[in-house]
Amino acid sequence: MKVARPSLYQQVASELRRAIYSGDYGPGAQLPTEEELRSRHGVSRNTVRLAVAELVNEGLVTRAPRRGTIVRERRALLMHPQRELEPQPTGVPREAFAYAVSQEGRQPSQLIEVLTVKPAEDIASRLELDDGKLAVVRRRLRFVDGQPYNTNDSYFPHDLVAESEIARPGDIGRGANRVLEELGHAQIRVVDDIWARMPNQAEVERLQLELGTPVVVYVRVGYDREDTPVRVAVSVLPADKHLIRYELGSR
Amino acid sequence: MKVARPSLYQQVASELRRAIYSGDYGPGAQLPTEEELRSRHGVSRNTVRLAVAELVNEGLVTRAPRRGTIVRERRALLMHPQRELEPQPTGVPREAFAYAVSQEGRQPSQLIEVLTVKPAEDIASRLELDDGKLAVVRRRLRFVDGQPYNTNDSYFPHDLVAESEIARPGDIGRGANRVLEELGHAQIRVVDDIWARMPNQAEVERLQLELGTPVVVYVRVGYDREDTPVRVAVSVLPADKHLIRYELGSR
DNA sequence: ATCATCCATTCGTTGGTACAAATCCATCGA
DNA sequence: TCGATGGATTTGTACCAACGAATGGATGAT
Repeated sequence: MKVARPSLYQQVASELRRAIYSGDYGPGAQLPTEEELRSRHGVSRNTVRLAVAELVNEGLVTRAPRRGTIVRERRALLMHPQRELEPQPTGVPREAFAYAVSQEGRQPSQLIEVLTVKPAEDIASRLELDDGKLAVVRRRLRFVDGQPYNTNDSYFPHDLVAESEIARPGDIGRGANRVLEELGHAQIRVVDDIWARMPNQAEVERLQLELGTPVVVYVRVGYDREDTPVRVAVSVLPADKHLIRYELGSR
Repeated sequence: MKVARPSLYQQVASELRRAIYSGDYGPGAQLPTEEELRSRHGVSRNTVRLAVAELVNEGLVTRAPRRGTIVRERRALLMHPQRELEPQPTGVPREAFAYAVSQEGRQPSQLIEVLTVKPAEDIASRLELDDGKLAVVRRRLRFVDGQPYNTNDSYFPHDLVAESEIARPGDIGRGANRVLEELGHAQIRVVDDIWARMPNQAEVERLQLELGTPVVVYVRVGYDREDTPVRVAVSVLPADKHLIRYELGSR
């Protein structure tokens, strides 16, 4: 059996990884500078940078000029997707995201953009829209304590919501689901699809993602009593900030 | 407002990204060689490699000597976590993963390792194990059509399963959940936690992951009628091969 | 005391070179 | 016909050099 000699940069990367996982460098700690690592391992600066690039891609560290290479820390916000189907707590009815965030003592806010569009193929098919039919989309960029947190684009059949509050710009304090109810199309069943991938350029900018942060894509299709899709919500969740929880079965 | 000039390698990366997304290079297609890109954009090979490295980290392409840079294709296998709680289809009772895979006309297989261990802190706390209590873990590496597909490590309280089939090596054709039932500790409620991150080195090797592939971590804690945790299952799912689906609400 | 400025440090980008490793494919030999 | 061999191509690793950009912290001015 041939044992491949790991390349130099792999060796350096392994050593750094070990040091981080073993706690030699805790969250917030600065790794040795590139120059330091270069002389310590007796390799070129390029090789050091290759090694550190690995850790960046793994989401372990961040780099910035003069600040150095810093070990990241992460803390996730819990999401309970199924609670949106349950009756809201008594008192002020509240949109689900805002409610969850304020529960944790943090400050939610959002930017909303409302458009009428010809939806992309996958959205149209999930909404079961015929050929050229339009959809109203509420594109939201949500913030927690002023930092971009996630995006949520909700698509509704244009025919259904054109005359409602949903098609008009601005916040809907009580949540779009409440409006759907009032229109006689309450969601009584949902299908959630969850997967993950690396973000594209636009997402990196919009969500101010650091390198090495995957995103979880979370698509919820809501159906009314006639089993007609009335809402397709596409959320893009930076993986280091979100934990999705489902509770199934009887209590 | 200052408009930062994107660096050269960013420009090259953007151009390649655009070409891929627009379909100029479909899945399986080979991008121009580094030499070709170098002369076409009038930059150094270093710069070209930096650009392509971005696409690799985004999971868009793979590289190999002589094969070139190839556009990846992905096709996900659908998972229905909640089906494990429903009564199995009539006929041969079957472990959930094997059943789902064979349903798609593909060939499941797995390697199982059964150990009695002192579980890590997070597992112990989910299992609500006191201090030094042990757990039995069934570590599985699962394959589809001979390719590594995902891992599933299931932890059980040692006191509960020590005398059962679960603590013995080898396959349990009917699934561990069935054995728990027979022990009088059927799971009647589960809590699923889902998040994503970049894989660590061990996972890259074990699952033969390509660069730029995040993993979805999927943790299910199962409780019996007394609301005692009886099973903690930790699955690591390569993101490009898995789609998780939940269906909630009334039909 | 407070604020603006400057400098040194550290990572970021880009150029270059050389050789190694992997593998496709054509060619040759049995 | 089929398998072994070897050459050419393409990416992988490693080194060096130079300058750009960002910023923490010291210094100096008000």
